[in-house]
Amino acid sequence: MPELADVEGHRRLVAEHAVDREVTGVTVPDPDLLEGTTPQGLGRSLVGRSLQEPRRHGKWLILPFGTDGPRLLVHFRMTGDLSWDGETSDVAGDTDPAVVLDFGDHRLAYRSRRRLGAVHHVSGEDEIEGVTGPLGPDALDVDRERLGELLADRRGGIKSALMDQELVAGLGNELVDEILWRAQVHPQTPVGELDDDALDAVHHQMRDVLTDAVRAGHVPSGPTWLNGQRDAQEPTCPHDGTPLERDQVAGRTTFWCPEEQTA
DNA sequence: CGTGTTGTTCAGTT
DNA sequence: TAACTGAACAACAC
Repeated sequence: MPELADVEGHRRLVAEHAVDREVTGVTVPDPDLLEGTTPQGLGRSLVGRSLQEPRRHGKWLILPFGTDGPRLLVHFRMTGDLSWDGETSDVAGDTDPAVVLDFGDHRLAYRSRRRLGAVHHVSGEDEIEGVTGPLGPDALDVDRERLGELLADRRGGIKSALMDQELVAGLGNELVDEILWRAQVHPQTPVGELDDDALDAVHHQMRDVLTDAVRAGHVPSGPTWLNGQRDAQEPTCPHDGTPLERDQVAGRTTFWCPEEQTA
C-alpha cells in the first residue's frame, strides 16, 4: 500500500542493511519491470559499485551507487515491496521478485505483485527528473507557510490538490482522507474557501498523520484511524460513530464524516 | 462473471 | 489554462 509512509519504510530497510555494501551481481526475473536499461546493462552498471545512503522523494525511492554514479529509481505504484534476505518491509504475497541485487551473501529483492511498479536505471543525478517528472516538495518538508504558498493559486477541491504529486509529493488516497478527516475539512472544499484556521488544521494534521504513519511504516488502521474503517462493512466515524459517507472524489474512493467534515 | 483496489498517465472535456 | 473526469494498466480478492 505504498504511499509516503510505506516507501519510507522501504527506505529504512535499505538504509539499515545495504548501505556501503558492494553489488556482486544482479538478477532480473521480470525484465518488463526494469526501465532504462537491460538486465545485462544493469549488471555492467552496478556490479562493483557500493550502495550509498538511500533517499526518498514522495513515493519514489532513490538508490545511489558509487560517488556520482548510477541510480535506481524505485516506484511501487499500487503494490510491492523490498526485502532484505527475505525480511520484508511490507506484504506483497508470495510473488516472485522482479529485480534482485546481490551483495555478497545478502540480497535485496524488489517485488511488484500487480506488476504496475518499476525499477528505473539512470546514469546520474541529472537524469532523475526525466523519470519522475516534476514533483512538488516532499510532504514531510512542507511547513505551514509553504503549504499556504502552494495552495494560493490553486482552484478545485482540497483533496485533488493534496493528491497532486506536482504540488506536494507523497500523499495518496488513504493519507489524504485521514488528514482531512482529522482536520474536519470536507474533501471537496474548494481550496480558495479554506481560511487560515482550516489551513492550520490541514497542515497540523498532515504533520501528525505523517509522523505516526512513517513510524509505523504504513497508514495505521487502528480504532482511532479513519483508515481502519476503509473496508468495514458499515464504516463509522471513530470520533462519534456517525456512518461515514463514501463516494468518488478526485477519482478515488473517499470516506468522510458528514457530521464533522462540513463543506 | 462482475466489482473493486493503496498510483500514475493519457486523452478528452470543462 | 488549470484542473477535472474516465479509462487504462495488471493481478488478485471477493
